[in-house]
Amino acid sequence: MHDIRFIRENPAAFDTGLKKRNLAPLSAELLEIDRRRRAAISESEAAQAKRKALSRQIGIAKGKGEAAEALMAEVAALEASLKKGEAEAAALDSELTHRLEVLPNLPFDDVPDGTDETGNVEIRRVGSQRNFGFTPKDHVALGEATGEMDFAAAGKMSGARFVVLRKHLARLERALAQFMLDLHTSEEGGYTEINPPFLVRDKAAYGVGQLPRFAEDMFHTDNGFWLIPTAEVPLTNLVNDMVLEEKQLPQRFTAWTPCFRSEAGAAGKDTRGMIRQHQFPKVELVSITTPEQSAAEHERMTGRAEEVLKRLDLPFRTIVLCGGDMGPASRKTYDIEVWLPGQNAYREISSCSNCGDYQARRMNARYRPKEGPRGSKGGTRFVHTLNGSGLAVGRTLIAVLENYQNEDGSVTIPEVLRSYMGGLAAIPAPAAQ
RNA sequence: GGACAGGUGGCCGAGUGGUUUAAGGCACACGCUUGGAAAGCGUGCGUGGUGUAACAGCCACCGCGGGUUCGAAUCCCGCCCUGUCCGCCA
Repeated sequence: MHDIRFIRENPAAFDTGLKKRNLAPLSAELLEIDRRRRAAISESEAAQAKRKALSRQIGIAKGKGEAAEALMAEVAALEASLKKGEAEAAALDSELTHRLEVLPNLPFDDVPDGTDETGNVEIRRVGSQRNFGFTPKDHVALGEATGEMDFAAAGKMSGARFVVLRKHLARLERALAQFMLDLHTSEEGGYTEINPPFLVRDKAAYGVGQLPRFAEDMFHTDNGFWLIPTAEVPLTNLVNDMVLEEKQLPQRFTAWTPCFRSEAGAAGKDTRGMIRQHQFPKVELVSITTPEQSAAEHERMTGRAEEVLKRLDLPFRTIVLCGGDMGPASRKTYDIEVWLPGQNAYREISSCSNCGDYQARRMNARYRPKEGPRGSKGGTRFVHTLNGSGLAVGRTLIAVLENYQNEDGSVTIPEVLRSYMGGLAAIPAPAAQ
């Protein structure tokens, strides 16, 4: 959701931002709607003021026992133009809102230009790819060999794009999530652990920008709930319709939840294995900040997600998405991609976005500044919201399997996970199970 | 799921169709008073929109959305939420 006042005051900057999204300039068109809207509001309010004054006089006259027919006739004469004015103002106001709410957020100036993922820019590469000395298998081959990763069993009850994990792999997934949560909620991490609802109403999905745009990608229940496609939805909505004090910011939330995505449009992509599932676990990070804090918080959040991979000793690279590849709510997005030797490729394992005030405006999430610059009037400003995966747990499991595999099909457990695995040093080879 | 009772500003709370232009109190801010403080007194104190160079002014908002009316916090309808009781349930 965009601020029409910002567009009024910075039409060129607005159009420049749209251009980075590969969209045509719109400020002139939007400002013309705004001009008509404001004229209609002024007219309608003047008529309302007149009616209010007359109604009060009717009340006074009746109180004194005087006749009020003349006054009532005067109001009746106003009626038609009043209704028309109100309807016109409301129509123009909702037209403007509808136009503004479907537009994507404006990328920051330092976001690279581009129309698709080929425009993304790698900014760092951390860790070194292991030299195996044999041909590494992918996670499907590794997991199915022991029977601990069972797509057939899941298929029988739920169909494609689901998986059943058993025994060591089931526990490994839980271990990874625990490890991540413990890291993020440590003093160094600074996040507060949240256990949120997995079903939300329209309003919450609208607030983060999932609705109306991504209705098709979400599962919907027949009594009106949406299954969360990411914990970003409930975590960010924790501040929905709130006015926070500046000293309460930044607020940092983390949650381990299942995520549900129907992703009808992605059918055919990554059909093999656990890369793309209808249901997957993810540890999410969300920060609520002042506008001044958000850029630094974005770097910090990305760093905390990277820290998980560093401690797991998994090689990765971090890229900054170009204007054409970012999600609509974002002003700047870093993707972290983990090395998967079984696929011989880097694959996305985290996406960290600074959404500026885009979601806050939709959710009406504000704060009261201690001092200094205020909003147009009043004493509140919209907060900034950020979200990032820290990390996608299912894909982290894949990464551990593929990077820590041994030639016999056993998988070494990374040091930092062993305490979560009851001291287990390796998942045994299929032959040994 | 059913029945009943509720939802008013940061908080408490009055308000059953018209001087409500939301009383009063608490808290908070500033001032007066004081040796200093408390008390007392005075003033201020919501959000959004519109408007203005900036003020002023104007409009809307009493859980949310509709409706009735010249006029709605107040009456009617739908929904959300809270409380109590009942039912069901891990």
